[in-house]
Amino acid sequence: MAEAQPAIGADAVVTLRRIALDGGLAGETKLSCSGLAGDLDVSTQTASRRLQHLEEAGLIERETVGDGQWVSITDAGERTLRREYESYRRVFEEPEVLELRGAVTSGMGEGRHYISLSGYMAQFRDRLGYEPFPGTLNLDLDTESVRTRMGLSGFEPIPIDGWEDEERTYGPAVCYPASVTTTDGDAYDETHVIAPERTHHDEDQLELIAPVKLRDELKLADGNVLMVSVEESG
Amino acid sequence: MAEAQPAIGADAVVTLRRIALDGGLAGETKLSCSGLAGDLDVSTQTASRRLQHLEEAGLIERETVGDGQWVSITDAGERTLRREYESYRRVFEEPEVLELRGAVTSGMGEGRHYISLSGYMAQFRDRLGYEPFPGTLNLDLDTESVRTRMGLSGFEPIPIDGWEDEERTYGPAVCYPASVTTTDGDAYDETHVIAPERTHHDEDQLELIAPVKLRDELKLADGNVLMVSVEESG
DNA sequence: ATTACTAGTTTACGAGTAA
DNA sequence: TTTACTCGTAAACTAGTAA
Repeated sequence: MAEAQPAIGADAVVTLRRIALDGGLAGETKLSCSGLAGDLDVSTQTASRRLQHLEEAGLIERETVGDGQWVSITDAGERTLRREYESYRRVFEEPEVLELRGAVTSGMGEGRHYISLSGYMAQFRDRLGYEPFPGTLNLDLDTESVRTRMGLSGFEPIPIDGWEDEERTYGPAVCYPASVTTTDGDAYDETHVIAPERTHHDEDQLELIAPVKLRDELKLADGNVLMVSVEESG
Repeated sequence: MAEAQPAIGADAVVTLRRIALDGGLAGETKLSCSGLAGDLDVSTQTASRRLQHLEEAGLIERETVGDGQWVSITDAGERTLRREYESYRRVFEEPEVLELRGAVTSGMGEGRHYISLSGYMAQFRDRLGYEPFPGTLNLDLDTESVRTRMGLSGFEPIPIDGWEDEERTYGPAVCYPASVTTTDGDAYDETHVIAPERTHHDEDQLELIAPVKLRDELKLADGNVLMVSVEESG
């Protein structure tokens, strides 16, 4: 689940990248199997087969002509390449946005109680700009995201102060602006990650609040995978 | 020749990237074959074998312990990943440096004559800051670099004016600061790409000038591959 | 729980060739 | 010259098992 839906082999992606480097992203580019084969260091037969497979997978479109073929990369192909690129970016670059991935889970329903407390709700209205739906959407982060999440410590949080009433004290919390996207491409942008101020930041659970009930808004069921893009606030 | 020396398969690189995402670049990271297998969507046996191959190729170091193994990525492994990353950067990002690759060729020796003409030489001294060795180092660019080279049109060149004497006119030229690196890792930084001002910019030949004879300085022979990093001047 | 070996199967490959 | 087929081989995979 951590690796995005490949459905195609690594060799196919390498071939696709090669086409992109030859100009297949900008539009059609003229290729020959032998030239491609030379670049990829494989036989012309393999180059031919690779192109066929990419076409069958809907990652390229092409038109063969007498002395070669015109190849262009489809939107799906570009998305495939961009996923690869983002993956390497995560390896080498310090991100200004953190991309987390997790599966919707029922959580323990305790979020609803705390969110709706007036001591918190007033701060949400002031500092987040909306009154959140009285409940949190909980995600089970995958192992990579648990690690990525640690990068949150480098972000400037929106503080939510703790307070106390006659019976007990309520601890401070932090929020980070975020947007979420489903695997179907549906998105909701005005959400916040919320977490206790003092957390080990090694959690595999992520809690989200939003002005609407995300579970209904995005038609989510337990187990649905959600991408969460956490931005630097400010 | 266009694709860098892989020597390892695309699947191996994907596995290496997965280890990097799990923290194998920063230092040792704790892995298990089953966890890795889940991330890569392959069997645990394949994960085990992939790790063996990466170790044999010198791209990772590891120590197996009772409940898994500690894996770290070697310098060679990091270089491999960075090459992949740069490759995707070339696909998606507008580069501020152009990376060209070509093989040393004898050229036609006409460079020597023009370079040493006083009308040009004075401008080199003023605008490049040195008196170039009276000759050019000529490279045969590979097909990818021929395309990349077109990006030079987006760069601000150092202009070299044309002039005329009693016999004929000498055309204007443009220079771009560059540094060169051999496949052995030897480098020379104070060089310039030089080209006629009016060029089709679709050339497969690249001419370099430098204060020294690069062919001797870098112990170059015809056919040796040279990386040329062309920077935005200014 | 691990890692990794052996065995059997599937997949990918290059050579040769046709269109 | 191209692209892409068939065919025999080589490589990579999964399943089962041992340590």
